[in-house]
Amino acid sequence: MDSEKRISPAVINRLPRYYRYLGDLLESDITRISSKELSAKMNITASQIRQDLNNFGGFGQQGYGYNVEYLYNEIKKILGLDRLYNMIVVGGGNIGQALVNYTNFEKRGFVIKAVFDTNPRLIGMTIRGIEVYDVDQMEEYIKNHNVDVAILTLPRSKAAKVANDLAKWGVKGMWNFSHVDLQVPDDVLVENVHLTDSLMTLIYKINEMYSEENELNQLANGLPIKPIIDLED
Amino acid sequence: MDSEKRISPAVINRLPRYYRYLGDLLESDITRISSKELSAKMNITASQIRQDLNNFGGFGQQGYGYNVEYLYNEIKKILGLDRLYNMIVVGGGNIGQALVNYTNFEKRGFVIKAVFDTNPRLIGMTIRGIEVYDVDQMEEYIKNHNVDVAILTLPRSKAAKVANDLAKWGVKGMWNFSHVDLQVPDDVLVENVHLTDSLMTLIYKINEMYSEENELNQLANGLPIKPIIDLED
DNA sequence: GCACTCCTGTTATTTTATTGTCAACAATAA
DNA sequence: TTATTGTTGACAATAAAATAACAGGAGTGC
Repeated sequence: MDSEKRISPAVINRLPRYYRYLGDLLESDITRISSKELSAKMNITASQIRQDLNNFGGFGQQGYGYNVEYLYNEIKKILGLDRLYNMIVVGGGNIGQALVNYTNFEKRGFVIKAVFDTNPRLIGMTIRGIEVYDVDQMEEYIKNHNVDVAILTLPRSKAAKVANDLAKWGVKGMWNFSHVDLQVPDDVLVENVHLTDSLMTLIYKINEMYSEENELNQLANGLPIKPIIDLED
Repeated sequence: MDSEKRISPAVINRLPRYYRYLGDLLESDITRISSKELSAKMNITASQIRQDLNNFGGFGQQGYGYNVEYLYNEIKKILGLDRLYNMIVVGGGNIGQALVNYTNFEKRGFVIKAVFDTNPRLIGMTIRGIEVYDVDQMEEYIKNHNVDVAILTLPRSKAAKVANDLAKWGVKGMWNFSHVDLQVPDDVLVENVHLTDSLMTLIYKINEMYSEENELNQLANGLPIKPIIDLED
């Protein structure tokens, strides 16, 4: 008896955005909001807002709308943001350091406890008070501390092995900034932040919008030309 | 006569991933690959691969598959990666600096030309040889240089105004790391990297997977309880 | 060169996601 | 009170995306 119907990934990905907008409303001392008003602010349909929220329960009231503070706190609970999470950074390079220095995570309950690297010049240093350890100490650290999430900010070449080790040692969440898709057991969750991919997508869209000339050429030349493939194998 | 049928966003978002995998194959000296083989590597269906690629033209050959180098270069062209792009970083804080120091972008043709900040201690310095200017100089800089993309790594509070200015001065692409959704004209493209949202999504998924206890509680308590709303307004 | 297999491009089907509609009921105004 | 308006939650209708099916050209082995 699988209790609850599965929530679609599309909805889950929108949740943090609802949470953000509700937080903004709360700061503006707005106590209630209708799906229609929110839809105008967020540029999505009111219908979708109601349907998204109804996946988790009926948080609104007919004729009233949604109470901002109540809904904010409900989404907070849904996202699991009502407790602290311990994180470690694996890879103390540029991005790893930047994330350690980015104090906003801590405000949300995401606490970076340690950094691991192989570079002897980094090991033993502290970044914003957080110590950098040798990766060789990682297994012991994880076994003695509760690590909820590992932030992977290391080179492509090393990411796969590290992810594998982390999974073996019991880390259940990986926030992956390495430019590879990690292969981990089913019970380990990976969220990718592929910066280069994101930038390429932007570039594609820019070119798509500003390419009337090219389109004319393409029309003139007719349909795409079949590839001439070098059959040497 | 709007020449070509629009490509769905889902497909566009997958393109960089295809590009990455083909690049890997190329490095491994693999000259040909079938949609079936690629589907096994990428964990998507062969059918989807064929359909995705066919949005842009028939790159394969029956009985042969796809020529890796040819397809790689075609996707490179589709993504517009066959030329250089000039970028500026607006906001020289942690993340801004990390992105400037991340040399991999340059290898792909994304060149950071300048950094802008308001902090007097940063202005005049160079990061990896790239100068940090006062934001007051930004308008002039943009008018005298070709800036394809602005990377926004500044606080929430300042992002909206800066994005507005950039759009006014003719920047057509914004890679937005600020934790707000920017409101820009239709001809300006924005790609968001909302790190906190991404992390929250990961946390949700971890909790979803590891919450059998909670599910039992929820079953015991029956359906969600209607909100008690404070009607004071 | 012929039979047989491989594998694409394309069309059909299924699944998932989004949007539109409306009955029911709360809030508000008369 | 009573009428009118606003708004949800449920569900129906579309639209979009993913998957499957398949016809037929190209490669392969004999």
